[in-house]
Amino acid sequence: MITKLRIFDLNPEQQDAVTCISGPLLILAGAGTGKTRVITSRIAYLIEELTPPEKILAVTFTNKAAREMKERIASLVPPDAAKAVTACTFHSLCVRILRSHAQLLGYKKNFSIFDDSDQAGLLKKVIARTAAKDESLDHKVALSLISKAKNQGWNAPPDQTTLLGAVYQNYQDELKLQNAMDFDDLLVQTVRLLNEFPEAREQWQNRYDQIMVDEFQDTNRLQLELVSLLAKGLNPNVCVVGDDDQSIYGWRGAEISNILEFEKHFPSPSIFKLEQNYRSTTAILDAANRLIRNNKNRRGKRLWCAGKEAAPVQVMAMPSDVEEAEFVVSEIAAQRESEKLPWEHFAVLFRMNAQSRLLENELRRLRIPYRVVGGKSFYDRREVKDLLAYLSAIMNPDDDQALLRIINTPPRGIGPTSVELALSESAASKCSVQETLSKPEFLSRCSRKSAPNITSFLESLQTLRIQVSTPGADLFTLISSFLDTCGYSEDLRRVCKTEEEFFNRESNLRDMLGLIQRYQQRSTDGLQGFLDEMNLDRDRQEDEEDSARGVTLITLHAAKGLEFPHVHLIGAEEALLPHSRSLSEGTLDEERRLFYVGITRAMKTLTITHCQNRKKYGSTELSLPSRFLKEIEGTGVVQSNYEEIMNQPADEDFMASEFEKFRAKFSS
DNA sequence: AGGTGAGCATTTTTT
DNA sequence: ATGCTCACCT
Repeated sequence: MITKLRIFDLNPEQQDAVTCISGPLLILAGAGTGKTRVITSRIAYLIEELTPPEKILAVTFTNKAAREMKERIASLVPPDAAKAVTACTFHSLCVRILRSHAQLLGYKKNFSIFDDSDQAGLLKKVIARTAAKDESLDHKVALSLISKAKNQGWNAPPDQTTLLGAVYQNYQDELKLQNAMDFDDLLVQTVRLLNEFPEAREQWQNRYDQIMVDEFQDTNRLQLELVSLLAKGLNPNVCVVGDDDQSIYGWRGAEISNILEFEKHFPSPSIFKLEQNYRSTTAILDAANRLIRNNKNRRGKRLWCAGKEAAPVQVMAMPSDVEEAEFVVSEIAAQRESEKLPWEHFAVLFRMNAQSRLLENELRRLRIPYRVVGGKSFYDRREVKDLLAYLSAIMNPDDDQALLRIINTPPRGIGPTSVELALSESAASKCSVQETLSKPEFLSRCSRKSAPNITSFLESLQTLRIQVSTPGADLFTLISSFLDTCGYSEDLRRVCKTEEEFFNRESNLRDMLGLIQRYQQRSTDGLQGFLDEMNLDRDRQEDEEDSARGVTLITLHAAKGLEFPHVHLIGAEEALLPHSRSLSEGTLDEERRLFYVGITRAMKTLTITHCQNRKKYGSTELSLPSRFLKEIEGTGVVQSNYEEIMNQPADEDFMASEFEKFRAKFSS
């Protein structure tokens, strides 16, 4: 009954989408049209229409989206029903599937998951081993090629005679030897499992009656295939939600054709368009509509909103990037002062991370709080990685990468000579490094000095392994005392240059242990479960904290899905937006969509700036206004020039006078 | 084992 | 301008 009331709140198109519950369904949800609301309402509706909640699967891309979805479902349906719904990311869905059937693929079910740096480390090693003297291969290039190949669905290298092919093959073999998968493997192997093993496929097809996919325009080939494999019958209940106009991840494998040609993959679907926007003003939406209609391949949508009185979109020409930063920051300061707004209402959007620098300087100068979204992650910090490596080496003795990371951290007299020997022996005997190290024949072969060190190192790992595996063990205490006794904490202090650095790193470790403790309280999956979550959900902390307050500085990509009352979009110049690289790569449409995403983030006001001069890689270069600025021209968009405004008498233009005041106020 | 300097590239990012 | 990698040096 609760749901019936909620459905009454939806607009007619939303209602149509929510109540269409059988057969393939494509919901084209424009920016700010209440997409999440439709998805969650639909889940509530399904439950009300007697779909068992455990038969509902909702897949997202990010953990954040999955979490938000769970929360919103919980607010619509009874707690036990909400809990029974599966709302997770593609990758965590794959981990679930793989943990249940890994043996079929020749992996043990406690396989470990390699993150980017594990992957890079292994690949470097493999390249060094595989390449002949006169050959070389950049590991980053290899990484992206291998990833691309995997996402094309190639299980094995197409051509092993090339260096890349050989590296791919060896890399894959080595992963398997280490009982590990990289992020791409999670998808590749799941698809392989479901393709090759009918009983596994049937089991998982029967697991869900209703499948929903969020941000469908971002799915790649494999993700589409996974959805197809999980879909049951000829007329499967697959509901995908997305917006072709917001497809901005083509460069990392997203196939916009998945949504453009949805009918090809799921015949005769119901299709609904959500075009009523609840976020922005008419001026902003008109600009966005004018821009995006220049793209050829699209479903076609026109955003509109129930007439709100609208401030025009400002397009401002700036002499250089320095003034741009000054102007943007002082305008934000002025606006928040005159309208008494919190800093959180403001965001500055840009194409490249490097552009945040000048803004940060300016914000710091004026003591304005800000946060930069997408900096270095907590989990990239060395001490955090070390701790995770210790835990992984304990839980998965086959994880060579983890073991190698911590084998001599802190220094315990196991040098590169011993490691090298262990590596070659383990490769020869096809067993893990940890196992190799424990073999008497190995110990007798390595140096007299390191042998006892190795033995005692393995023993200490073994002791901790037994301790943490004891049901009800207090992981927090066990692990922190382990770090002390093995000398890690001491080493950390030694390595740090300043007391402050040590304090930071140590508190990172404490935070990490705190996470373990909290995990233990809410889950029964033990340390293995914790490691899975860490590997798949590295940003949990930052999301949870969300305490960072202030003006948001964010890239256009990272801004997708967010909204801010007042947005400044900076650097709307040729070669930057569209990026020069995209011109040579022929991805102008995607740049246009990126601009579109930026525009549609704004709720009340939007100011777009472009500079004549911009400092790039050291030297100043002349820039032209972005071609997209021509495309948004029309009613509700006003162009102005910073220098002209500044030269006008104060009463001529309200903006200019206000701006001057605040400029004077803040620069004194 | 660890530190230093030359050389080099430099869009966007999740899991 | 800057930061990162790799090679070479102490």
